[in-house]
Amino acid sequence: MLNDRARAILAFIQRFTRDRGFPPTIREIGEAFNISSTNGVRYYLSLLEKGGHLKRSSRISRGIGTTTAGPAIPILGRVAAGEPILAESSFDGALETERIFGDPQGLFALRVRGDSMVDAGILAGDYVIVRQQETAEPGAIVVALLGTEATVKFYQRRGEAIELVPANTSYQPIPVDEGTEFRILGIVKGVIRTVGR
Amino acid sequence: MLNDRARAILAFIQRFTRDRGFPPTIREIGEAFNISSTNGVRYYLSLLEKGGHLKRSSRISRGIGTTTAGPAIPILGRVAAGEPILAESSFDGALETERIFGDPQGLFALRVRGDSMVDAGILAGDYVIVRQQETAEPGAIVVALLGTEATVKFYQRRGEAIELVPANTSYQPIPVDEGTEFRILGIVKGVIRTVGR
DNA sequence: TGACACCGTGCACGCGTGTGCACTAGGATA
DNA sequence: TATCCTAGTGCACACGCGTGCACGGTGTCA
Repeated sequence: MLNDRARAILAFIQRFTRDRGFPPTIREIGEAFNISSTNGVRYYLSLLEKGGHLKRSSRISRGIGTTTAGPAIPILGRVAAGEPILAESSFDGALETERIFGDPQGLFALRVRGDSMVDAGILAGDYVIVRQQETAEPGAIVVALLGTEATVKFYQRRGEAIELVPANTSYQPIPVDEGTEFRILGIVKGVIRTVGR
Repeated sequence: MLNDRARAILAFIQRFTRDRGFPPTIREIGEAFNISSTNGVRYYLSLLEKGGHLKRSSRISRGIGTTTAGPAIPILGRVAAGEPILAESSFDGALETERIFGDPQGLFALRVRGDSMVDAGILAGDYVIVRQQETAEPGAIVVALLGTEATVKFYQRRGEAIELVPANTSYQPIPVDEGTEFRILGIVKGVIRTVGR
């Protein structure tokens, strides 16, 4: 449906918009693709617009809205039998990391190594979304620095003592005593995993 | 450092940019806030720019780059002992749903009910990210419609017969025989979970 | 070989928009 | 009382940038 050059131009617009914060002008696109005439570019823009990849606002400078910019993943509420699956009626919102995990300020992600948290549904290779903070409530899943190693564990108190408890019966809780170099890096707010290849 | 009105204007610019795909002009901002003079707006813009909330490109239409637009979640590679945790050096990319799960076209998310997949690290309340398709390889985790109910299970073949296998020893595999109304909605490509409140 | 899409070039026109300069009016400060 | 800072108003200017119109090479398909 779209040829390579149209696709490249779409990608250019998206990258430009992400990098600079505003869309390019027709002439800027032309410059990037060695199209000296504005109408050469307009040809592609109208193509892309017909294909639904862009939404242009006429007579407006840089009025190229990239619809594909944040094409969020729809969350389906009910899935009824006969209904076409991506029907409007079953939408339940959109999945945007920002909306789920809140303000990304102070958040970071970490790839999990090892299987010490499998019983909490955190597998090796998963990304944990972590809110950076130095303290934690008992029972929270924390990312902690033990010596030089970052580890993901339940944070527990046993009287005065702190314990890092794995969620895997074949591992032992790790007591944190005076001598240990220990620091909470943050608490786990979410998990993201890709499955299959 | 910033007063309420400046903050509101920043929020307006961000919302406008997200909704329309391009930033507002000075005059559009003025209209929204009943500031009839362009210089009234410019006063705030220069404030915001000094505060590092905006990056303006002079002499460019709609040249208001919202730096806070896509503050993606950084993925940390190594976490060393002494190092400040959000240091540039430990960055390993950014977490964008698009980059992780690929083209959102044909993707949807579904909230998981029940604990039939806990041993695969899929808990009740998790969102599964599903690529819409009608077929699946044996061994894949699929979302299938059984009668009127959508369910998440392993897809298996036993000879000619199809089986939907849960990942929880206290559940039995569900045989899919001729009579059953059965349809694959898609295959699970990922899992997203929020933990703690 | 004529017609018609595809992919451009070139240019003038004119609204869209950022910028500079001059002024104002209330409140805080000294 | 004089002097700033804050938060605007108003206007003219000039470049930024989309649009319309006309025209020109390539295919390719009947």
